[in-house]
Amino acid sequence: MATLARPPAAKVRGPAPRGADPVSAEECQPSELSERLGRSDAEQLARAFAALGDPVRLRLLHLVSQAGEVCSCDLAVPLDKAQPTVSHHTSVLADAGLIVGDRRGRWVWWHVVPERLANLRSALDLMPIDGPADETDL
Amino acid sequence: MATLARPPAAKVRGPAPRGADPVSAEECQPSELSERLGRSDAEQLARAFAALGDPVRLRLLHLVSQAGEVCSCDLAVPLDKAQPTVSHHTSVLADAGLIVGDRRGRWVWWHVVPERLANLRSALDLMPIDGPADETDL
DNA sequence: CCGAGGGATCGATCGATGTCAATACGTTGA
DNA sequence: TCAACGTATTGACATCGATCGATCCCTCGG
Repeated sequence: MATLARPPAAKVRGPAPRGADPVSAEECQPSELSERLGRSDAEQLARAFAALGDPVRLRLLHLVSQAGEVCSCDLAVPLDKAQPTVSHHTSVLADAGLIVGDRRGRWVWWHVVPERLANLRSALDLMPIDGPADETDL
Repeated sequence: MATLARPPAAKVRGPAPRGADPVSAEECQPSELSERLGRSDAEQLARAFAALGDPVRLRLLHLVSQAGEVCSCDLAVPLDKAQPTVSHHTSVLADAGLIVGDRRGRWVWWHVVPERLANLRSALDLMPIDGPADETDL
């Protein structure tokens, strides 16, 4: 048996002696992630971040947020992408809850969902040292 | 040419004309992305968000941020992944500038880079209605 | 009704990516 | 120096995802 296979253990914060994680999982709702990041929450968050993990979608979202509301027909040109591609990207963003589409006649107008973005931001807030003062260390 | 192929145009904010944005900047960390999202900035940001677009990496980052510092050897078990997989994920996160590794002896200790997370957060802050007044027209 | 046009879906292609066994590399302790 | 151990790399496999032409669906104008 390893007498001292483990390193001296982290010295910054608590020991974090995880054992197994037999939490039945799937019980964590997309509500507020508590201190632990459950597998379901991680998947949910990962889908949202993955939706942002594409330069075309990032620019698309930026266009929509800048204009407040944008018609699909006005996205193909600035994004320099074919219509099915634009439709695909809007679908991905909408599926992630980042934008919603409003159909008026034959056109679809998209606008962002600030709550969703705030949700992602709070997730990022959870990542850095969750203590009070953090940055300004550079 | 279309006499009126365009919809009534957005009523919230002004038009959304395109325009190339050849900002030849491979690095956008020091520059607070201005109002427009250049293609280079979008690619850079997308890489960072894509790094977060995986549940395993999200939980890994969370573990590191919670403990302040985590040894690679302590990641495989809670993540339930093989050692090469963990190494791959840490590499992706490090490549995105989200974590940095400190080698002490045979162990590598990882800790987050708060600045990078703040960078992503500011990018999200740019996405919602950046204007002064919220439109609440719906 | 029917034609025109915007948008979603289908199908195909091709590159990116997650995963892990096997293996190479680097450090430690004897 | 050598064996042990943690980590990185390689290679292979499977899957996902971005892209776009072709096509279908829906709505509107006439």
